[in-house]
Amino acid sequence: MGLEQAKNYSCEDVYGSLQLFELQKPQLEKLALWSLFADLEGPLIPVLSRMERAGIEVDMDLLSALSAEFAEKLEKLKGEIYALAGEEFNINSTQQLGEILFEKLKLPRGRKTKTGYSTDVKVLERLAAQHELPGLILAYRNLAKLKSTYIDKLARLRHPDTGRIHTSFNQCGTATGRLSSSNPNLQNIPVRSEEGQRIRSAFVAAGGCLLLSGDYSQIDLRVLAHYSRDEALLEAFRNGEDIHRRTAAEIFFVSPELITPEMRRVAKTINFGIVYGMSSYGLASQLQISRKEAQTFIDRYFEHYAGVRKFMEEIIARAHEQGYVTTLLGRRRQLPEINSRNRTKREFAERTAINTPIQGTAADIIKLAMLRVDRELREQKLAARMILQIHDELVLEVPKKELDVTRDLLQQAMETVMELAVPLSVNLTVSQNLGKA
DNA sequence: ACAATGGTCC
DNA sequence: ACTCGGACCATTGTA
Repeated sequence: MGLEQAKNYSCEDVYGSLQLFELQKPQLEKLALWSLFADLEGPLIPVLSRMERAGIEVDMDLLSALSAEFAEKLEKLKGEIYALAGEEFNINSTQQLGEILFEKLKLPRGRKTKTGYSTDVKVLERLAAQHELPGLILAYRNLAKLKSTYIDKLARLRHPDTGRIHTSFNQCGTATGRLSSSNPNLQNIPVRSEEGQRIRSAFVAAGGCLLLSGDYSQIDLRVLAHYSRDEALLEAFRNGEDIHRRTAAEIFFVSPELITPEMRRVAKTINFGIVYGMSSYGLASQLQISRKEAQTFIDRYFEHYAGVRKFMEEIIARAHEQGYVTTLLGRRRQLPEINSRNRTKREFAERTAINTPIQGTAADIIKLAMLRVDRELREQKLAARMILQIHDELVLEVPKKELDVTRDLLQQAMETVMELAVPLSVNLTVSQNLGKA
């Protein structure tokens, strides 16, 4: 492209942006959204831009080795699957898989989908007790997913000049105010499985640097405590308690020391479910218990955290009146179906009315923290730089010499950026790579 | 090109 | 019949 063309093109972009600005400023002011833009979202733009351009280093040798290893294991699994099925078929096709499992092998069919048999992980796990094949399918899917979505995709997106991976952070794509990440999505890099951890290990710090990450502890539930001013929730966080353990103690009527891992797991599911506006039905299917048992847990939860119930009722009532909900910084989400006569639609909107102020406020908080971290890093002339945001977590690439000062800076910035009715708590991790070990 | 299904993260 | 909030992406199979 010639200079003349480049000039016209870029000036048109600038002019168009200015016109949009002048059009939208009064609209934002009318909705009391101007300061959200002027003080948060606007200033965040250059921060995100710097993060995108910084990118993150990936150990391509490790990634290639993983790719080869996974390919080999997949070939082997494929052979075993064909042998067990008695024929070759496309394992990736849910349709063909369903025919093998439920027609040829006559395994008991579970749920069905719009188009046929469901073959999702829940169904296959149940079937695994009766036949060898479903377990192999699960193993195959696990590896195939990691290989295609993460390993091979990352290799293709490595920038030829920087040798690093440069995601795109979308600032205005979500309904709640969260960021999203694409090409590649670096906000859903595997973390739970062991193979996932090996992929994470390929995300490494640059030479002479370490990765420093700070993640908010239970930010959603702390925001809920702030909104609801529920006494028990406030007390738990002010005392630095393990909130899932505390919830377990309350719903099982057992003292906290006697909580088993299983009881804690149930309580954790409930705590998450609460934030999502979960029903007894949802909890039952999640925990594989009866609806009645689920309802008992929920009843006990609200008995203990009575302020939470009140908050939920009030936020739903307000959503019905106003037709929208807002976050602590005034971010706003319209809920056009909140007064729908269709029960399913209306109830969905009601769950959204509960979840959005919580998730959205958490997003407000970490965005504010990003502004502060970026500003302080530059003010203090540090070479450390923010490279990732994963909803409740910030990842920095830090020269080893700057580690001590940056550690304090990050924790301080994240914990004090907003004052809630409960303290914000941040856990720091320093590592050579994003993996666990 | 698009819907359906399935799966990864917070 | 309902199935818990917010995202992105791969693959199959049909259009």
